[in-house]
Amino acid sequence: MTREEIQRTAVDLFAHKGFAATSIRQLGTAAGVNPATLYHYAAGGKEEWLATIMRTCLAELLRLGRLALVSSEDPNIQLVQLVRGHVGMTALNPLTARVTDQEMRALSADNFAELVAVRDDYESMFSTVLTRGVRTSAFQVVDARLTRLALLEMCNGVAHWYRPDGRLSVMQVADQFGELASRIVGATRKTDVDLSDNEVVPRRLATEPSSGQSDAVAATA
Amino acid sequence: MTREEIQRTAVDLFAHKGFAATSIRQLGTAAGVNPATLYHYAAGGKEEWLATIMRTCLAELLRLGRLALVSSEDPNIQLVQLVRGHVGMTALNPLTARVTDQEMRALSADNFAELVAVRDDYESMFSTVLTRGVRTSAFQVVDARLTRLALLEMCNGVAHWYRPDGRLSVMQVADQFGELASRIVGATRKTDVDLSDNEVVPRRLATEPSSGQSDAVAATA
Amino acid sequence: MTREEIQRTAVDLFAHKGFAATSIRQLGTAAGVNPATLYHYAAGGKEEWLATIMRTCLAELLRLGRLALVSSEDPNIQLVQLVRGHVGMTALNPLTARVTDQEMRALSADNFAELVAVRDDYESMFSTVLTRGVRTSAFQVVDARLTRLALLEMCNGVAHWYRPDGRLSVMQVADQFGELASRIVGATRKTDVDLSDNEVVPRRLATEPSSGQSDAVAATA
Amino acid sequence: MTREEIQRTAVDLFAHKGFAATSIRQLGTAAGVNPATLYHYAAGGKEEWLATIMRTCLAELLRLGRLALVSSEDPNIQLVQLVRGHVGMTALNPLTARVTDQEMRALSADNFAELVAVRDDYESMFSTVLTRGVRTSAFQVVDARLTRLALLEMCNGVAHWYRPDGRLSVMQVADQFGELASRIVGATRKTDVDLSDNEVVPRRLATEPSSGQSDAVAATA
DNA sequence: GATGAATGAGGATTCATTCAT
DNA sequence: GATGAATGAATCCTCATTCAT
Repeated sequence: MTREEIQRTAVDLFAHKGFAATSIRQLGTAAGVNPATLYHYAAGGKEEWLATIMRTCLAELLRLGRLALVSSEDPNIQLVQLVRGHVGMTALNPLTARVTDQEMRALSADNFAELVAVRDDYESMFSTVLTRGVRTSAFQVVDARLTRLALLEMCNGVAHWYRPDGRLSVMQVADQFGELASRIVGATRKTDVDLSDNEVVPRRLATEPSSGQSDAVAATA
Repeated sequence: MTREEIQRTAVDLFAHKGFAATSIRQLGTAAGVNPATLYHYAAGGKEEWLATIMRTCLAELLRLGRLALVSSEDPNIQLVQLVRGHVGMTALNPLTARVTDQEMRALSADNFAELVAVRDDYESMFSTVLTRGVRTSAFQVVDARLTRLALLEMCNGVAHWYRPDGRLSVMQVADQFGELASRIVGATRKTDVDLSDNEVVPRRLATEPSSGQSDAVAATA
Repeated sequence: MTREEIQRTAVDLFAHKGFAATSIRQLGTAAGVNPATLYHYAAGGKEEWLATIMRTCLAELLRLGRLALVSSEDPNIQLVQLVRGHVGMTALNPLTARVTDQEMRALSADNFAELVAVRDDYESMFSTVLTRGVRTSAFQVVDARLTRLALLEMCNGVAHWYRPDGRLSVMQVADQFGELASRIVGATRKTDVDLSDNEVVPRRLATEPSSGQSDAVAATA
Repeated sequence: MTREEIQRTAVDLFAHKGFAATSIRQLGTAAGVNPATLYHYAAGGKEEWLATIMRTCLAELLRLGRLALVSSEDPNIQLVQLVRGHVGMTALNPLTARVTDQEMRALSADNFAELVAVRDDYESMFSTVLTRGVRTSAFQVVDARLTRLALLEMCNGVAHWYRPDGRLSVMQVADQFGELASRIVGATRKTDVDLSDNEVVPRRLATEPSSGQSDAVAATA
């Protein structure tokens, strides 16, 4: 439990001050433990905290991505589900997502290679869906690669501005971004995603500092 | 001239390693000057380099934004011009834009207040245009605020992936993002922007490290 | 038994890395016990391991020295036996001897005083024999003190280079050093030491890490 | 000058406390400079001080060794000159020699490889001379390798006990060790080394802390 | 007897910055 | 205008050790 509390503190500090600008002393103080104790929980030192956070986050993205891909064979639905999962996950764990997105460069060679590979795996799902949608004329895009990048940046951006205590619920944001994504790819027919037994539901990560809300369902209701 | 060379070096380092992770000594070494000499060019120390970079970048964005707003009274055209200017500027100066976008948190209180105010001024232009477009039914958006944020993040994201020596020219990217923006806001009529005497042309900033290309026009041709 | 295993591990580490450069954690890891457990076996902490090792080693040297002195009244024989014992003991327990010789300075005041006194007691045996040999004209030395120091350093040096799995057996080395010692002191008559019931036989110390051989006799055969 | 003063302080501390047990802070305090300043003079950090000391010392040994080898073709003289140079150098720079002899293990891989190679080069001179002496029957040794090791350790040992303010001058010690070496190798004819224009004269090293005496000649007179 | 958790002190090193030259 | 020297503060991390379990 203590370990997770420290991890949440780390996410909070890394997200707001940046990894490089956060000292191990600050982390210790904020978490209420002696700086030396941090090495008890993470022998790898400062970077291990970062890498663990990122692994957790990317694992959840991968999980949601896979669910999205198997949720339908229709590229329209796959894309919307991908985006809903990504944005929902990001809005539900904005600080974790921010750290994961912004601090890749802080990693040393080994962790960098590992985690970039995972991220690339994840992002390739967007390529797959986009490419299929273009081939089947479900989408009308000028440049698939540019479109993918625009989409991903737009979705990642949610981590920069979403506030759990704000005007919009996690699922409202996720749904609207699904709509925006459809527009961006020029979806040729309007596809209402059947959410009756939707399984692409993002989870609150153990790394995300608490901010009042509890989980995706509660946030939607 | 030396000052500008140092500034370009600073942008390069800040963009790739982050401000906090870049030491004044690394900057000196990379720029080929003694670290102490950096204090002749910027008495304010490390942060002055950062603040100057950001001021330069935001000033250019403001300039382009104003040109976009006066380029037409049609919200469709205004929005597309805003986006084309923003994206063009970002693609033309990706490292400067990246630093400006990502390192706000590194600023001390004074500089932070000043520069956030400038950025808010700039971003309010998007609000203005969006709101007018919604009021006049030129746009079909569910939530104007969310739409603005999605748009801005998508545009800012260009700084994360655009490569001057890549497949697409600055203006190709700018034009395509204009199209994406139109889709995102659900533009009701297709508006071909007349670019015959278009004045919204981004400039290469003195802060941007060289990467082969020279300016926006050349990149377009 | 565990205690002795730890002690052997300690000798190994202290001999190869030095006492100061060996952490209690490394010792624990190498010995396969939790670092905290080390304090059950040696409440005095890190230094107690060192002091115990040294005491063991010096006790054996003292034992051999006394045997050497009573083995004969002839200074020639006494000296050769002293050297044979010292070198044999050193070659049989090279790591223990190395630690004992090199790490005196790491001891705190109390242990330092105690163990230096023991060492001085031991080394005074060489003085005694040398002085008697000079007085009786058994030896031809220019400077007894210098000779004693040269002898001792030469003998201690064995700990730096002797390898149990090397070309020479413990006893071969011991015998040859006996010969060298005779030469150094300019022994006036050649004295063949009768080894038929020689009692100056070094023992394998419990502190010495295993290296394949078992004891002095086996090593001789 | 400051650099050399720091170096002498470093030798003093390393010799008396050991490299690992000497902190960079202690070195700074003892040298009267801020710990950070030490990195101004030796960017490589703590180990650079050690490696520099060793390089200086080994270079002087090599120089003396080469002079000894060319001083005569007679193995007797060569050996005595080698030993006189080695012991003279060691007695003249006891602390530097001690550090060089004892702290090899503290070096990192690169420096270790470099400096061990130099040391091996030097020590091979003893092998060369011994082998020739044995072949020409100038020497009577049972085991050339063992003899070389015994000789070297005896000579190195001088660094452990020689005191500049002691009873014996540097050259007295050097000469006596020359005599001991002759005995050890069983020199068949007594060779009086002609020292009238002897060039094998050890120099005071810049790394050696001052202790009252000035140089080899003065110490001899 | 054994150990995971915890910590204050200290390890080497780098930091941004100043200043005399 | 430029820089080598210098430093106090802070960096990450490891230390030997204690203690509740």
